[in-house]
Amino acid sequence: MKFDAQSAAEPDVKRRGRQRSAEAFSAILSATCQLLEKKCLRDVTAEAIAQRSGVSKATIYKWWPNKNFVALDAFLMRMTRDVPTPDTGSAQKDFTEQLKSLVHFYVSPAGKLYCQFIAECQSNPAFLGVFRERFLQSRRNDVRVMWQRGIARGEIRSDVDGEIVLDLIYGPIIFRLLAGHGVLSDQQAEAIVEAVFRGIKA
Amino acid sequence: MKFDAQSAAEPDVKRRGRQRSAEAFSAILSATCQLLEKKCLRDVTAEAIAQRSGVSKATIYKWWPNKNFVALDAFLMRMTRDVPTPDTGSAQKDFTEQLKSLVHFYVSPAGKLYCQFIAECQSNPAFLGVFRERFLQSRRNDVRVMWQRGIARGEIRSDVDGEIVLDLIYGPIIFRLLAGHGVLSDQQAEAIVEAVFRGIKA
Amino acid sequence: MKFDAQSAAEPDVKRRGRQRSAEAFSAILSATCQLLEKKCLRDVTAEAIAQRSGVSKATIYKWWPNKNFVALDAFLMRMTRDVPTPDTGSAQKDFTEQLKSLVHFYVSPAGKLYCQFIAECQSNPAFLGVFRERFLQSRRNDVRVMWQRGIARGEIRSDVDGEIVLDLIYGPIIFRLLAGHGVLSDQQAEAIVEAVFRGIKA
Amino acid sequence: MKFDAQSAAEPDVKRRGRQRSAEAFSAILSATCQLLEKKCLRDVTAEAIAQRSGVSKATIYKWWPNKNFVALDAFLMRMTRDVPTPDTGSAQKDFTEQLKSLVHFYVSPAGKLYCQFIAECQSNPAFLGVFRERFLQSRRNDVRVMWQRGIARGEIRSDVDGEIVLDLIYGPIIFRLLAGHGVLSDQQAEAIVEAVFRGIKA
DNA sequence: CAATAATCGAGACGGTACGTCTTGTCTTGGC
DNA sequence: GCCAAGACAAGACGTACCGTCTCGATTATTG
Repeated sequence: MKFDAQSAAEPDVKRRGRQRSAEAFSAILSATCQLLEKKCLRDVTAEAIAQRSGVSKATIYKWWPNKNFVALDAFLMRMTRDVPTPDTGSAQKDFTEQLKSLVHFYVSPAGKLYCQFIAECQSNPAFLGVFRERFLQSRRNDVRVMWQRGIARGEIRSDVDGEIVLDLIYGPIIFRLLAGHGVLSDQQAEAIVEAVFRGIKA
Repeated sequence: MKFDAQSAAEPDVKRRGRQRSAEAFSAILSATCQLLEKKCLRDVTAEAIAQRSGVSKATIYKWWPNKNFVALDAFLMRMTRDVPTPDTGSAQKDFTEQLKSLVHFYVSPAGKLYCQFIAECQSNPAFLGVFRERFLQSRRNDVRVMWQRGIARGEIRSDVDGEIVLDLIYGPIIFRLLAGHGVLSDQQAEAIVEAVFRGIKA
Repeated sequence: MKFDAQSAAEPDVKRRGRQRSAEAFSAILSATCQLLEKKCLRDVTAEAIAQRSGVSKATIYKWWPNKNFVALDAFLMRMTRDVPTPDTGSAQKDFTEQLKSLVHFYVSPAGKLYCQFIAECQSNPAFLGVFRERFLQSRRNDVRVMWQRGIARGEIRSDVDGEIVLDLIYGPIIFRLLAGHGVLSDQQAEAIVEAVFRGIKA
Repeated sequence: MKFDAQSAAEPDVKRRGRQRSAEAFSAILSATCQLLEKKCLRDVTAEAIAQRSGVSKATIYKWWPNKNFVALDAFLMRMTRDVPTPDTGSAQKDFTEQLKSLVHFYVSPAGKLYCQFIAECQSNPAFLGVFRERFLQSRRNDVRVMWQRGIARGEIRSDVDGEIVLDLIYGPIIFRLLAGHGVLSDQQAEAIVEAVFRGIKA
C-alpha cells in the first residue's frame, strides 16, 4: 500500500500522459496541515481540504483512500526531525534526551494529531496497518540503535527483551497523552528513564 | 454529570405521570452490548440501538447525551470484575498477577471496546472527562493499594513516584494494545513487571 | 407507485409519530416550480430544490425517488385546469377549442416542461410508467368524452379507432413541439382538426 | 457546424503534419454503436466510448462537441436506408407503405435511439439544431415528393397545408413511440393513413 | 534530411451533482 | 408524564461523469 509522497516522488519513470501535479499534491498536504491546526482530525472534512487547497475532491480521492491518509502524509511531511536520535555516549542519557524531545513533540499540536491517528486505528484496520508501517516502525528503528549501543557498551543488561524496553519507555508517555491523567514534562521523562534503568526494587 | 445506572436507581421520589420504564433502560444497554459484539463503537449507530431494543431514539437521547455514553454504561454493567486486586504477600507477584489478568481482559472483546473509548476521548473532551473519572481512577485506586503494601513491606523503593510506576506497568500494555505492534501474553506481562522491578541497568 | 400529493393528502389514517410536514411538502413543490421557470429540468438539482425550499435533501429523497418525480408532482399541482374540456354541441368545435387551449399550454413554459418529461421517459422506464399513468391517461380520459359525444350525435364515423383519432389530433402538435419544426398557433390547431375531420382526399 | 463524416471525408486539402487517423474515426463510431445496443444514450459515457474504441477521450472531443454528436454520426453511418420512398402510383398507397416501413424502423433499436435524440434535443438547443437539419429535414424532403405527386395526380386536395399533413401522418406514430401508450404495427399505420385520407367525419 | 506541425495515447485535473448516511431535535398520538 | 414512532435539518460521505488540459510519441509535409 502506498498513497503518498513516495508515489509522487516516484522518480524518473516518465509515464505517458499528463504528469501528476506537484502543486496539487503539496497544496493538499499543506491545506490539510492548516486545517488540522484548527480542528481535530474527525472534524476536518475532505470537502474542506479540497476547497482550501483549490483542488477537486476527485483528485484527493484519486491519490488517497480518504482524508485520514491525507492527514497521515501531511503529518509525515511536516514531522521535520523534531525528535532526533541523540548519541551522548551513555544509553541512559540518550534515552533521557530522546524522551524529553519526544515529550515536547507530543505536547505540541502535532502530538494531539498523533493521538487522533491512534484513535482512528481503533476502528480502521487498514489505517492501522499503514500507520504502523509508516510511522511506528520507522521511529522504532531509530531508537533501536540507541538500545544496541547501550548493550554494546555494556550499560544495559542483555537478558532483557529490547522490544519490551522500548514499550516500557514510550508506553507510559503515550498512555498519559491519550488518557490525559498525569502530567507530561521533562521531569517526568527523566523519572521514567531513571526508573526503567535502575528498577524500582528496593 | 450523570447519565446512567445511578439516575435509574434514583430512589422512590415518585414523580407525577408515567414512571421511567426499567425495561426500556435495560433493553437499551443489552441491545448495545449485543451490537458492540459485532461492530465497533463507531459503527454502532444510535438508530440501531433504538431499533434493536425496541425503544425510540428520543428515549435514548433523553437519558444519555449520545451513544458513546450508552456504550460506557453498557460496558460498566457487563464488566464483571475480571481484574481482581490480588494480595499474595509480594508486591512483584501482586503486580504480575494483576497484569496477567489485565492482559486477558484487554485481549478480549471488552478490551477492544476499552480501546475504542480511549479513541473516542481523543476527539471528545466531555467523554474523556467521564471516562477518566469513572474508569481510570477507580481502577487506579485499586492498584495503588498494592503499591502501598509493597512500600510498607519495604519491597519497593520509596523515592520513586508511584504514579509513574503505575504508568510504567500499564502504559506498555495499553500502548501495545492500541498500536498493535508486539504481542500481549502472560509472558510479556511477567517480563514487564520483572524489568520494572529489577531495572534494566547491567 | 405513489410518491406524491396523494400520499400526503392520504386522509385520516393518523399514524403515530410526527406527522408529515405539509409546509415542507408544499415548499418543495413550489421551490421546484420556481426553479423550473429559470432552468430546464436537467439543470435543476436536488440540492437547489432543498436549499431554496429550506428543506433537507433527505426529506426530498424520503418522499420522492428523485427530482424528476418531484417536478412531476410540481407540474401536476400547478397544472390548474388550463386546458378545459369544452362542450359546444359539436365535436369538431369541441376538439378545435380544446386543441387551441392545448396549444397555448404547450407553448407556455409548462409546455417546455412537459417536453422534458417526455425526454426523461426515454431513458427512465420507471418515470415513463408514472408519467403515463398520472398524466397521459387522465388527460386522455377527458378527451375521450368529447369523442363519445360526437359519435352519439352521429357526427363522427363509428368505424374509426378512437385511440387513433386522439393521436391523430394530439400527435402532430406534440411532434412539432418536440422537434421544433413548424409553428404552433390557433390557426394550426384549426387546420389540424379540420383536416382530420374532413380528410385530405380530393 | 460540422462534426462528422463529412469533415473526415473532406477531400485532398492535405494539411501539414500528421493526418487524421481513419482507424480512430471508425473505431469511435463502431464502439459507440456497440455500446448503444446495450445501454441508452444517456448511460453511454464518453469514457466508455474512448475505452472500447482504444481511443483517447481527447480525440473524441477534438472531432465532436460531445458524445451525443458522436452517437448522431454513428446513427447516420448505420442507418441503412430502411425507409425507402415508394412510388406505387397512388399517394395513399405510397404513404401507407412508407409509414409501415417507418414503423418497423421506429420499433427497432435504432428507433429507440432516435427517440433519445429527440429527448436530448429538449435540453440541448445546439443538438436540436443539428438534429433537425441533418435528420428531420432530409427525411421530410423525401416525403414531400410523395405528397407533390399525389397533388399532381389530383388525389389530394390542394387546399390543405402540406406541412400539416406530414405531421398528421408522422406525428401520431412518434407520439406513440415516445409516450409508449398504444401499439405500433402495420395495422395502425394503415389505419392512420386511411383516416387521414378519408377524414373522420361521418 | 531536418524542422515543423498536427494527431494520437494516456491520463491528471477542477467542477459539480448524485443519492446515502448518521446525528440530534422535534412532534404527535397512545398508554 | 413518559413513551413509540417517525419526520426533519444539517451536512459529510465517496462515486461518477464531464470536458479541459498537459504530456510524450508518432507521422507527415515542407523547406
